[in-house]
Amino acid sequence: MNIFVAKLNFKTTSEALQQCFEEYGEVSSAKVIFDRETQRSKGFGFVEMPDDEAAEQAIRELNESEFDGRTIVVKKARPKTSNY
DNA sequence: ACTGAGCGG
Repeated sequence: MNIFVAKLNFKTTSEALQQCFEEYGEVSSAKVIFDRETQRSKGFGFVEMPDDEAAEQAIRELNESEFDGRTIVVKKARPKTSNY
């Protein structure tokens, strides 16, 4: 289950994001998107969880919840770039 | 250095 996390704190890192979701289930990978030029956070990231049940539960619990001082938005992620 | 909707290389 790919999870999309938005409105993150700009200081939030992938490690903190992963540890946040690990509280609700198994996390295979998690990363915050950083700008390729300035190396600064874009304010959103992605989390991948092998357990779909834990993933949906994590979405319910973490969506619109306070994380690192900011209210984050957690949704199901869309498939990657559709190159047509 | 800073910003605040939105989906990554």
